[in-house]
Amino acid sequence: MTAFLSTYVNKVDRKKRVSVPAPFRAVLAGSSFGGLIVYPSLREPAIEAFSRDVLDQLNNRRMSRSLEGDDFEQVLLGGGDSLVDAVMAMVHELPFDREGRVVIPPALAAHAGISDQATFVGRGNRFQIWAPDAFQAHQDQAIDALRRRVENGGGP
Amino acid sequence: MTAFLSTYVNKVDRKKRVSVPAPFRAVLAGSSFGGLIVYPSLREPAIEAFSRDVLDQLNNRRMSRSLEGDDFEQVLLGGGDSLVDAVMAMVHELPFDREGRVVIPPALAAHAGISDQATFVGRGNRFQIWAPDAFQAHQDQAIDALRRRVENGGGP
DNA sequence: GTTAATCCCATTGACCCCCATATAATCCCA
DNA sequence: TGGGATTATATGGGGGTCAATGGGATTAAC
Repeated sequence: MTAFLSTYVNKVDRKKRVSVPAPFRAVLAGSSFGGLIVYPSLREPAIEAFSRDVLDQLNNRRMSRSLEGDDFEQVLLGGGDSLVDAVMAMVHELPFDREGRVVIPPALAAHAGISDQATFVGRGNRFQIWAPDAFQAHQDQAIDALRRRVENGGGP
Repeated sequence: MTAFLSTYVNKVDRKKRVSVPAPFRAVLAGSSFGGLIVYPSLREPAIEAFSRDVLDQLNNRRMSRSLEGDDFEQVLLGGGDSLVDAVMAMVHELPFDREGRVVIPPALAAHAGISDQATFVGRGNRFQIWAPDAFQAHQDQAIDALRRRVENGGGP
């Protein structure tokens, strides 16, 4: 099962383009849409990214859930699931150019504090895009927490 | 069967390549991915290594947990599983070349103090990669501790 | 007509395929 | 059992390929 792994730092050029790491592109390759889906993380100064297929699955899942409950009202009029609604509204579709680059929308770049470099962070089923220094600080903290957990518990 | 056993010292060549011991490669052979997954040990100056399958299991467990409950938040917001998230970000995928060698990323080589030689240490379900002198010191100390324990009557 | 987007091509450098050699382990057969 | 032949492993290095990046040219938007 292909997953987004590891972290990569790539350059944002004068035209605001940035290469999506080739291993990530390989994971996305199965998708119907040649690009990625992004939206601003709600809990961190970062951009969440995943394939178009994941978004479709979310939609289908909510749809079938509503239909199972005979909740036609929700399907037709919306309402109820404000989280999914909100996400659907704030996502962007970023198409690849021929070389596998995307342009990060200004609002998202600002949210993540990205200017001339971007860190691509694998999270398994999805990935994130950070400003390098912000990610470094965040990751250092996460590793500290892990280390404390390991030293109290056991395991590697 | 297939466990990582014994220790081997191999050379790191001018191109930073190092042969993974053939017995270790044999253990990894069943995996879908021709290579290994590594990350810096949190408690020692060493590199932890294991098969890609182990990582997939970790990922699948979180995936199924979040999809079983109709809980989109897991996928959309990032699951709140900081352990899995942190691991996915800090691992590296090291593919074998045709001769069964890998290239150790500079950051990991620095973490373990590896320059021109690497010691591969079997740990059963995983293995480690050390700088030879650092491992020697670590092992001497571990054996000393064991010996004291035995001599004090407790047994291992 | 001006601005912005993206297609296309060029360059660089890293990675990996492929071949070659040495040493060690195993096999084979008299 | 002994000794040569064969195979496997570890190591070295050349060169082709691909990824990341930069910039010009063409198209689209308003």
